Amino acid sequence: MNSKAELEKDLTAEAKIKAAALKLFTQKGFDAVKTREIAAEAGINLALLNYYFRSKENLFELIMLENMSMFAAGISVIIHNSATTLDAKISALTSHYIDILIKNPNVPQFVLNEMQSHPEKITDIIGQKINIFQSDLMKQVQQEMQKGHLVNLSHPIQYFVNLLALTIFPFVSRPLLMKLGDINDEAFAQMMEGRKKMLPVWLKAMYAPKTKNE
Amino acid sequence: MNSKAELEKDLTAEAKIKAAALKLFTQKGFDAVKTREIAAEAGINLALLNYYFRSKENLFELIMLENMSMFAAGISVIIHNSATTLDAKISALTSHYIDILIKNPNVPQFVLNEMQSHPEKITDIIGQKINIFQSDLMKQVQQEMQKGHLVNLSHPIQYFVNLLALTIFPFVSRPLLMKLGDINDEAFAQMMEGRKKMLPVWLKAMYAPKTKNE
DNA sequence: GTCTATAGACTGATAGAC
DNA sequence: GTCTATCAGTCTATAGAC
Repeated sequence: MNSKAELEKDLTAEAKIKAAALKLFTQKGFDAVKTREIAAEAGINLALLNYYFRSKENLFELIMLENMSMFAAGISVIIHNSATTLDAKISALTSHYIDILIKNPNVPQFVLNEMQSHPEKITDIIGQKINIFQSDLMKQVQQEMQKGHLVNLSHPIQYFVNLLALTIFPFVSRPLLMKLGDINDEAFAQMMEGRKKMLPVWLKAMYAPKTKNE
Repeated sequence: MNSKAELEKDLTAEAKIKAAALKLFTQKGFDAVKTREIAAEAGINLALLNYYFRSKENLFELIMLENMSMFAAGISVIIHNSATTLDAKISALTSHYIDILIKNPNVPQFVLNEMQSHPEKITDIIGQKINIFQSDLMKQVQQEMQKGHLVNLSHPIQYFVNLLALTIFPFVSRPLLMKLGDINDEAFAQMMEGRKKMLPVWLKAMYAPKTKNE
């Protein structure tokens, strides 16, 4: 029954709209995307969008929530786990994060941008879903700090900031890096793949006590 | 002649519009800001905006260019200087960058966002103004790499990425950090001030060869 | 469920008075 | 230079046919 043209498009209208909205919202942000554009991208009519989702804002919030959940799900499992070492958590976290980001390179910029325009909304969701301050990850960082195994660190939040910065920032500055380094999407993904190995090494070295006298 | 109400507002209409546009564009991005909103913020009429700047897009590009020039000016001087050491450049660069960013915390997110929607436009400007690859900074990084003084570094661009990430990312994730850490603008600025001292230390430690056998 | 047609509000820009 | 009033186009959302 499926024509060749529909081979890849065997989705309900609702799913097609969500896929189109996800793509466009993450690319351009809420205000830059018009409902007509989403409808066209989904290959359906404008009226159908409102039939399924009542309003543009409603559709947006749904997309945003699903997006954040996808990111939060894997991370939460890793950081709330008392059975793994700090080093193991960092390796798992950076590796997992980069894998998702390579597949969704526009999402970080999208989330950060929404965070700027509607801070309460987004930070609430992240705070609930991740709950970093009550995680085993944070506990272990504090323990290591007390033991003196992590130097040059005034507050555990700095550890967290630097981890996120080194992991996420290359993706939000992707257009610049691709231009300056004169590389394409594939080469960029490869470069990020290479960072997977390096991130735990760098993060450990940043706070490593000097070992001159050993 | 100036009334009390105008005490702080002794600016030409043109300057008031530019100030309002800068504030709103950096806060919300091009599409989210309406011309009527800029006019209201500037305390002038909508028609006057078009009288001075012909169009919204024109006004935007002007603001963007001035913004980028402000950032690029100081940086260019630092990285194109064969008389200073690599360490001195890093200290000057991070310190100078953070000072500007504390005063303009919304600008990085604004620039990154525009970079996403109009990559060619922004990356061209940055590439021209900064020209990182032909800088003395890059030459010195490559020299140090060849001498084996920088380990764990596959390509000099990674050095550059990590430098930018650790410097800029806290500002683009500012709303999240303020929420999670439960801090206000002043405390955030103080936290960034504290990072000024740490950034050169961290960046040096990341690539420092082990010194066990000394 | 899916479409066409259109209502109703908003947007960027301009004409023209002062 | 600065304003009021308004045009022409676009936007989201809905009414109503099938």
